[in-house]
Amino acid sequence: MAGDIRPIARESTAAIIARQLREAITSGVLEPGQQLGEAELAARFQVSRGPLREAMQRLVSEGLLRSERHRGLFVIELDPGDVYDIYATRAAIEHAAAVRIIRSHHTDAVAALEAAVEGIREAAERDEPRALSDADFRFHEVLVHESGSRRLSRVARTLFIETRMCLAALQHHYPDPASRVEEHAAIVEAIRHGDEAAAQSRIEAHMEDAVSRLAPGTSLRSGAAPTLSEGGMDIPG
Amino acid sequence: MAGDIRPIARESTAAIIARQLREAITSGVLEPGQQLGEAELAARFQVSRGPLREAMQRLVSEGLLRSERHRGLFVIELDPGDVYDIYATRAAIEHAAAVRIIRSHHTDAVAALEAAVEGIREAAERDEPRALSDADFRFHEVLVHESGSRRLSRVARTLFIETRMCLAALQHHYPDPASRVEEHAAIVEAIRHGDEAAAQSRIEAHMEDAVSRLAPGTSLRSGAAPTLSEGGMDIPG
DNA sequence: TTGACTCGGATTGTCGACAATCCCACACCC
DNA sequence: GGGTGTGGGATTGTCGACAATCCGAGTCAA
Repeated sequence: MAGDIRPIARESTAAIIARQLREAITSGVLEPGQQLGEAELAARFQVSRGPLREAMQRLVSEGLLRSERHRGLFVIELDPGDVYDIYATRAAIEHAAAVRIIRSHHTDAVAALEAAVEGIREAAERDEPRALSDADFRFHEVLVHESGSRRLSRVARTLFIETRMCLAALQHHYPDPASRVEEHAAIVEAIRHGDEAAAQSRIEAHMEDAVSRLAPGTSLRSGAAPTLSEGGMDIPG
Repeated sequence: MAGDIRPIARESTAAIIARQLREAITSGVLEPGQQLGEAELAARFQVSRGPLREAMQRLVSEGLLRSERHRGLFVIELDPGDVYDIYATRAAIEHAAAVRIIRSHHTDAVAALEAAVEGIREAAERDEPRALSDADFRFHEVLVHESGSRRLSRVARTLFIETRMCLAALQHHYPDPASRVEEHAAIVEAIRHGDEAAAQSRIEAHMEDAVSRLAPGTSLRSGAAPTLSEGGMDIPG
């Protein structure tokens, strides 16, 4: 597996830029609401505006950037309603991933998840907040990835980025490391036992936890988000 | 509500092209696997390659187009595994939408859903397959839309397009109109009664039905899709 | 006949420049 | 003083052309 050969022609320029931009947005270098000037960015990446615009378009369609015609591109701003929406949608996606793993009887997936939990445990013991956060994210990535669903993975990618934005932008209390390990382990436990209902409730509880820290006062179980999201799907007719 | 004023500056050119392209893909004008030449399309749309490429990028990130570097852009091809994946993901999304409607106690949403079911019933009685299909889609659009979730809507949009691709590309037996009305009505019924479990199982059964018609031999409950999807999320580290 | 090599055509990737549009500030009139 | 109209400046939207890359046909030698 070492020195694995990969296609020589790697990513397209637009893809590279898009990735770096995503990184910048999640890390908080690009603040929510900030305008992104094409000329400035093009100069910084040392490319023309063409590839850069393509990367932008991609991020816009992913929902990370907001485009105002003849005005410019802006990093999206997340209100409490968005935080709720992100975590509620994540709960749905990750629940679906868990169900698929359960129904496919993939022991490999369970093993991978247990390894991910172990990673969280180690990071918790080392008491490194950054490593702990990374391990946490990695668990959820593994969960979705092991579902084997291309579309769940595709959806989750954007949601994870948005989650990182939440963490970077909002003040929040870090959860107790021990309970963090516990919650994830409980999810894996439910999956291993093939208990779909338990998996659902534990994933929802896990997300509920996060929302309560990030946006106190809103709850996944309470129903509608405080701010009704506009700009939803247009329904013709 | 009549003569509603809308922003004069409408969609961007790239958005218009993207929409038309989506339409062409779903209607089967652009066949799966077909290569899309930039120059040719640009000439057809009477625009430069710039805006056209932006539209393409958008469709690529939505997963409708597949980009091969220095080769070109191709309409994605759907194998039975994809059909399974699409409907399983839809089940997850629409289940989540139903749950949100239930927990928010939105009577408006239930009313909208009942209207949508009525639309299906009318189309079924008029015995117009096209109208029936449209009404069917509209029901699911309403379901997701009424959840009030921007992200569920965003995800569902692509999934609905992919569903249309399935219907256009694959041979399939049309369902009995009566049972079609029945299945949708049952879902609404579960939502009105606030029965999350019933909503879930009925939505899953509904999708199961569709999959069994489109890709016989694969089942939502059987676990893994016949062909494991490649190109899932890359997990770093 | 098979294999490798080369050349040509076609397509995509990238760039710089021009045109259209918008926002803001300032002067102007009622 | 409040509202209106008009300029400047800056940004985005669009275009055509050039460069890089790839695929396939054709050629030649073993």
